[in-house]
Amino acid sequence: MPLVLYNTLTRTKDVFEPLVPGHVGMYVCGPTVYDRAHIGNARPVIVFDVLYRLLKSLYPSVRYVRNITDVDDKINQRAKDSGEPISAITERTTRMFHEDIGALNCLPPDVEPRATAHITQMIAMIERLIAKGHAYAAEGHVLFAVGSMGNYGKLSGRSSDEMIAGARVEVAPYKKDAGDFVLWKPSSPDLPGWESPWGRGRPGWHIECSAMSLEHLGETFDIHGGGQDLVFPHHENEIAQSTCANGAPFARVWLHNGWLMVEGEKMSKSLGNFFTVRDLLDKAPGEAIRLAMLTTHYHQPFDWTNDGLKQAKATLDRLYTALRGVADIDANGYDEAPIEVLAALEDDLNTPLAISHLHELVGALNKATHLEDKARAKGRLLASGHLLGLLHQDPEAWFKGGAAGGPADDEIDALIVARAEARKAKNFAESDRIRNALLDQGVVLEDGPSGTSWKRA
RNA sequence: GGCCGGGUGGCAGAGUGGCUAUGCAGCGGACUGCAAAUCCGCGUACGUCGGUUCAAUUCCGGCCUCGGCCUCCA
Repeated sequence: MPLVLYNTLTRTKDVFEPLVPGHVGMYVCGPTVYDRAHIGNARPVIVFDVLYRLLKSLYPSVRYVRNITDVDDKINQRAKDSGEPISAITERTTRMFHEDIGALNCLPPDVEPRATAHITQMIAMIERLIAKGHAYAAEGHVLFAVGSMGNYGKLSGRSSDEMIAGARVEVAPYKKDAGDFVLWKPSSPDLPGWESPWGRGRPGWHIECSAMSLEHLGETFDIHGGGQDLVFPHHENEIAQSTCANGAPFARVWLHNGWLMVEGEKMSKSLGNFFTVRDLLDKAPGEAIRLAMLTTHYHQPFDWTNDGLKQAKATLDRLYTALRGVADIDANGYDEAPIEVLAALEDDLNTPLAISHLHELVGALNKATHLEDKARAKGRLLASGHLLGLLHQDPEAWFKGGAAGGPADDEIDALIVARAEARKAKNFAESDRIRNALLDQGVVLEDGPSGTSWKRA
């Protein structure tokens, strides 16, 4: 099965072929580090992590670049409000981002470039744009001239006329065209700035991704991803900058994940439905958050609900229950994901369909009676989970790690021994008393053929 | 206003021109001291009105409806 991806540029599902056989380059827009990642920030990170895992399983060499935007007016504003130095804010927020994303079992990218480390490359690119007549300096600013580019607006499917007609903000007087956007702008002494041919200033938003993708992936590369809201203006402008500066095609395939809603409404601070990843990690395992996100196709809007999170947790309980039962069975030699799981992911990253196959695989595992069948089913389930970034934990850790508090592990084990004696003596009143007492403390006992196991609810 | 994407069984959520996923919830059964877990069985749903077709939830058109974007929000 060939890998097929929905390309925003062509508006169709296209068969994916790397530019250089066997090598894939992918750039995904990363966070602006001024605050904790919220749940909406997590979606593209998780989605493209699954794509990264899939690509790694299909091609010998994958280079995944995800930037850190550490120069931005929101960061400046935050520093002004709090009095904290900018570098302290960006470093701390970057660290927290890594922690949160790590808890969602996302692999680190191969390269994580920071915007402030690529100012030289940005300035060089802006100079090339001016030299080629695609940009002009005005009042300390440098602007990209959209009129100089023939097919500006192709990605987002809009014409220059439409954009000018739709402009609802006051057009800065130094702009030749209402659609022109900033490549470089002047900085006052209290703001971050770098010396440039146009005076001390700082980059516009879009130029960093053009400069960093060029530096780490070259002029033309395979995949560029991000949230759907970035299609316009961010990605449109990246295309304009890069193709005009480099004189070469830019990203070949554009992927965009859909917006995130919360309980059917747009997430916003004013509605009180705004969550950070950290907030959720305090009440649910990262793996459940990850699974919940993957139950909807990446291209669709995703509705984050408490119920969905509970279901994801229940699904993982079911999967880990099966794995716990075969913990001592060696699945070596069965480390390939079944064809149907691979086929689902290769069809434009159909994670909901892949997850449905996970359910079928766990059913097969539960029904298997022969050792060989169990080993095969276990291996296939684990390999499938690995592609999705799931089922990486030890089942015991999944069940016993749970919420803090409650009785200690050895306390529980002692009570299980006492209960076993009561059951042996047919003293079921006592055995049920012990089980209910533990249940009240959030510990669930399950009697099986090989003894009693427990988990934290 | 312009552009774009949706409307699937109680819920979540894939998919397909005829064979109608998957999970949760529900019902019945097996197993169990009782539970839990697990297994077996049970649900013909695709916004609306037309069209094309031997056959449409799936293709085409109108309508209703929900959501997103339209200069820096992932």
